[in-house]
Amino acid sequence: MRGPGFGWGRMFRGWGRRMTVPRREILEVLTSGAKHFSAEEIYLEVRRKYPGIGLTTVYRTLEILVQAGVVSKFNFGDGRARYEFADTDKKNHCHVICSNCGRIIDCENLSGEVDFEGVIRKLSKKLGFKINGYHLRFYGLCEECKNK
Amino acid sequence: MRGPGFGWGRMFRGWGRRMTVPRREILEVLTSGAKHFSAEEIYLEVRRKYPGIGLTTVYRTLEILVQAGVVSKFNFGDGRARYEFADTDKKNHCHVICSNCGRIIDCENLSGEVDFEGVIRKLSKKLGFKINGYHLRFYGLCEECKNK
DNA sequence: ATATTATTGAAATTGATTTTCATTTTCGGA
DNA sequence: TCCGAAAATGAAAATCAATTTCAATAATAT
Repeated sequence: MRGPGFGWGRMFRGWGRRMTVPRREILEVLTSGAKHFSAEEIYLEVRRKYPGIGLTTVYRTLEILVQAGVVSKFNFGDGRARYEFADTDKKNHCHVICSNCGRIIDCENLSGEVDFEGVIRKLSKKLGFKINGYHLRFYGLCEECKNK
Repeated sequence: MRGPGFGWGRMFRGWGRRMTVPRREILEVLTSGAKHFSAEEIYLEVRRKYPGIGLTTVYRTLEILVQAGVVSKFNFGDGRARYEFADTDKKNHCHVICSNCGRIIDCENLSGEVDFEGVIRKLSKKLGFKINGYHLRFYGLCEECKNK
């Protein structure tokens, strides 16, 4: 798991980009357990340790990281994008979203019960796509909301 | 399949709402094969037959229909919402999205190869959620884009 | 240490969507 | 059939997440 001290510099320079303090701080937040944070939430979190950061920089950095596949971006329908570190250990986990309060919960990787690879092979052949990823999400009411 | 002539009036009055020409025209477009249309695309299509329609009305009507479960709303990450008629025959079909050009294709209902109900029961029990829906989407390159 | 240039922060701008408000339309009741 | 209450409309105004612009700053190769 990449965390504090990881060679982010090498990663950026590998992309032909520079390592900067804002970028490092953003990655710190992303790898410190932040889940499904909006850009603004990430900004607010980073700002606590690095007050000079700009929201624009957060957006730009996130976009770079998404393009590079280091961060995953989700749209759950509430008007703002959600980001999370694309942790290899948790690759292809799914989400459960409460339709009422908007809470988002990670659930385990379902590869054990669903043959995604098989489905992907079938669809690829049938539709002519080269599929390289998938996303499964469930909607419903969370424990709190369903008891209201 | 609900289409031209269906008793939309009864449906709306059942919700305590009124049947209006704009609402009927929007439903006409939605039930005429329109897939993954944005609000603006629906507006442009409706306008061809009913030039006085307003974009605002399209948004409002779509929201009413989404809340009622008659229309499904998707966010595929391109900044605008997509809508489609929630056809019972096609319930829970999945989507395949081209990461390059943005093309969205319906794929068949995968209930035959994936035990969604079983997964839902397991997650419901484990997370305390009352899950009532799911959405599976695949990302990759479409036939055209992968050959570039 | 210096020069080049990538990157930054914040103001300005954009675009999808929502709110506001005067006007129009719907439809139940007489 | 007509009327009135109020739902619904269309378009201008407003909102908000995100992007662009630009002067200033920071990174880093030499």
